[in-house]
Amino acid sequence: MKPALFSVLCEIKEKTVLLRSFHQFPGWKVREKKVEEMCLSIRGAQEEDPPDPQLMRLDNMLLAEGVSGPEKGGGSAAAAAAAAASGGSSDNSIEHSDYRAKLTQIRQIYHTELEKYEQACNEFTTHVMNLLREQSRTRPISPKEIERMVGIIHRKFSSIQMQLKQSTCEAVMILRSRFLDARRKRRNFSKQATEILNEYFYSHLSNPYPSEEAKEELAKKCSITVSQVSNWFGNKRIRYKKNIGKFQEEANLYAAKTAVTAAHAVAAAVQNNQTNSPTTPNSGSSGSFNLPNSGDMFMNMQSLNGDSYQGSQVGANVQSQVDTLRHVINQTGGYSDGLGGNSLYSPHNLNANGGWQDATTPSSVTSPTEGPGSVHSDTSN
DNA sequence: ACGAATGATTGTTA
DNA sequence: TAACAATCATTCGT
Repeated sequence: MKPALFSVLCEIKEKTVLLRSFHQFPGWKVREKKVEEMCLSIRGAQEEDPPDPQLMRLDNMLLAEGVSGPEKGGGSAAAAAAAAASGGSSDNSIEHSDYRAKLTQIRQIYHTELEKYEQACNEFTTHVMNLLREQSRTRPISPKEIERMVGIIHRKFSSIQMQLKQSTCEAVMILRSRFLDARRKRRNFSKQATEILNEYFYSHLSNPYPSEEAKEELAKKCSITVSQVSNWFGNKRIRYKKNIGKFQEEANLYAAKTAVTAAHAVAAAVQNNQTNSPTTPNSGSSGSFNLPNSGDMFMNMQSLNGDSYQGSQVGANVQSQVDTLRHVINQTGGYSDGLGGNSLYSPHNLNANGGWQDATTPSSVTSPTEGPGSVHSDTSN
């Protein structure tokens, strides 16, 4: 009936068909399902009379997708419109052009098929009319009968058209889900980007919730989008929490990595603090962290972090490095507790429910200030 | 080829 | 509304 369209459909649908065979699996509830639902609902209420909401829906959709656009027979205007409607920005233009190409293909097939049907309809009508005229010589034929025949023919053909529209809609939906789904063209982040993100994560292990500003900065550093940063942290938090043991090594790695800078920062901060309040006794042995003193250092940090930092940069650094040092110290030798209310062991600040204790909840010890990331900017929140 | 890792999406929840 | 949890689809290491 419409072999060309079907070949396109088959090409696009290969995977969908596969997916459909997984119908019985409980996890199967993907976008494909939406496609299917839509198609089913379309099929469900098919042959109706003039107004037919389903037909209108189909027409609207085809129009919206630029398939049954203003002009017949190809044309790039509709494609451009479709692209503009769906994408907007012209980044991954390769994928987009591919998408557009397919859409154009579908549209062309749709129009040629539609035209063919119309033509066939007309031909068939005239043919029947001729037959009737011939018959009218042998028997009386009322105009009513002619009208009825024509009506039947038109209904038949319009139902065929309906099917064509359904198939086209289906093809477009599948095309969309195939090309516009970012999961299908996922790329891993660069090594450096992952490095940066991991560094932030493990040095903020007690509260790995970067503020909006911090996210922006990370995004800039990693050349990814803010939402990608959000995704990354969302995934990281959940996966870390789910299997802390698995991430232990990684945590150690990054903790050690930033330990030196942390120590430096802490030392600097302590020095800073000393200048402000000379009561603090020992300078924190710059370079490496000797455990006996570090406890005091943390105390200092905590109090310092609580209020007095003006040099925002330093304050932020200190807070962020505290976690790192904690981790390192924890790894090196126990140092069981006494400085945080919360256990120092790997599930750092994971509470009983398995969540990171919220910065908003007034916890026993950790400074009730907002997340570390937001320190370095004025922000009202 | 296979399983683990990983980025993205979706639905739910507080 | 952001975070979580589950899941998908791709990539990567073997």
